[in-house]
Amino acid sequence: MLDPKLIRDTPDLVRAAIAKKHLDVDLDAVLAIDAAWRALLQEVEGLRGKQKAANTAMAALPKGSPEFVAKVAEMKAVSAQVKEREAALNETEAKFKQAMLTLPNLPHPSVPEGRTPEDNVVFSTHGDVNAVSAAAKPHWEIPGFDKLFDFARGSKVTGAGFPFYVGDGARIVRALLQFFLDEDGKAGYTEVNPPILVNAASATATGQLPDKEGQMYETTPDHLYAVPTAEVPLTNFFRDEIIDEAALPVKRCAYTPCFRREAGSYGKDVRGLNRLHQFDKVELLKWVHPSTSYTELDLLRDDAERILRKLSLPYRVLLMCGGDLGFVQSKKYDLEVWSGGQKRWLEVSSCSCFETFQSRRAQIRYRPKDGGKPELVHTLNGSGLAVPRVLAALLENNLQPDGRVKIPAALVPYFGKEHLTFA
RNA sequence: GGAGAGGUGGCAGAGUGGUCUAUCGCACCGCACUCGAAAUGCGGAGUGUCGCAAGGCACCGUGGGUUCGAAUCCCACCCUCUCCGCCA
Repeated sequence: MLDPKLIRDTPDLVRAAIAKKHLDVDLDAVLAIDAAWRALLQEVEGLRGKQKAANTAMAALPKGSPEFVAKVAEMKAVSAQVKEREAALNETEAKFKQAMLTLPNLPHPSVPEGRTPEDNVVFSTHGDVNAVSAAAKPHWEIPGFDKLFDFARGSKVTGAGFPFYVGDGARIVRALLQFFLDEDGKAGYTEVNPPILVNAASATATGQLPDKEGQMYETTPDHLYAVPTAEVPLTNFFRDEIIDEAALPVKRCAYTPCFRREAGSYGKDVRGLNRLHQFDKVELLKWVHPSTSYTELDLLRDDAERILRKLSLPYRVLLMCGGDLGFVQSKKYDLEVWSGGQKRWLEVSSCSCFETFQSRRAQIRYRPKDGGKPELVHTLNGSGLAVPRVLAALLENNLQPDGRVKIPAALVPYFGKEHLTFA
């Protein structure tokens, strides 16, 4: 959610910023509701002031006195008026809040112009793409793949996009997760094991609701949502709380399975491990002082990159353009790993700054050192990292002529042996 | 799931229809005393929102209701604790 003062005071700046995201938003309609709300507020407050004054006067009068009775009659009319005007106020306020939720976060000035994914800027490239054998094949074509990553049985038991991981398949997932968590711990992130079902208030605070309602699995009869990312429970940890400025930045990481319905993306990049309804991911999260957020974003991105470097996987970093930025982000980098078998880049991490967009919805603030009024923190997050696509690249890039997959040195202590075998 | 108790400011804890503008205490900040500190004394201090400002209004778990007037009475829901049941 944006600062209401910002849209009131500088509507043209807000309009221009939204235009950079290429979203169609009727800001004037929002401003009109805001004006109506403020007019009603003044009216109701005046009436309530009258009531309070009468209340004080009546407290000093004898209960049955003629003056008292006359006051009661007089205030009955005011009371009815308050009820009527208050109902209008509440209705307008609800409309205003609803309208505010439809406004996207504003992009940072450093975000490049652009409309589509093709307009994203390649920020940096690491490792040698050509070092991967030209004969590499897509991971789903590797002999024995179906034994370790059993999609057929997953479909039978649950549905498409819910594979079983078996033997070395299960083991490599566990090794990657533990490696990720250990690396994130070394980088100063405190490990958290959060709930993976969240309520509607939490999903609203991080921006999944109401914008992406259909993308989450919802449970009945309790109406809880299966988390699409650990970002949701992690960010909400501090919902409605005030943090000491001295504690900033707060850095946390969490592993959770992630559940995504991926409605509308059927048939697109869905082969093998590329896009699943359930997958494993470690998420990095920071709550920071507003003056440091973009420095912290660079550091967070580097924390995610370091893991890819340790796994010796070629990757590149994209700086997302305005049109591909997303609703809630003010700036975003995507990390893409080179998939030597598919001959394409796979997104394995998305590192974003939200400024106060989430913290305003979630009411997460810090108490300034000088004892002043609480201020909203900035929130940042990024994957560190998502397992299936890292795994896809690993399988493809490291497949040897003998049919085994060479495990990167950094991962060997976790995996327990130097090769993964499909036999 | 059943029965009972309870949710009030950072913490603790009064308040059962009208100066509640929410008592007292602890912790906190400032000042005084002190070489400095402790102790003591005096003063300050919640959150949100509207307003250029003066100031106003709201907030006692959440949402409704009764009333001229609700922290207080009524209804529903949420959460916490105790006991019972079930259970990894």
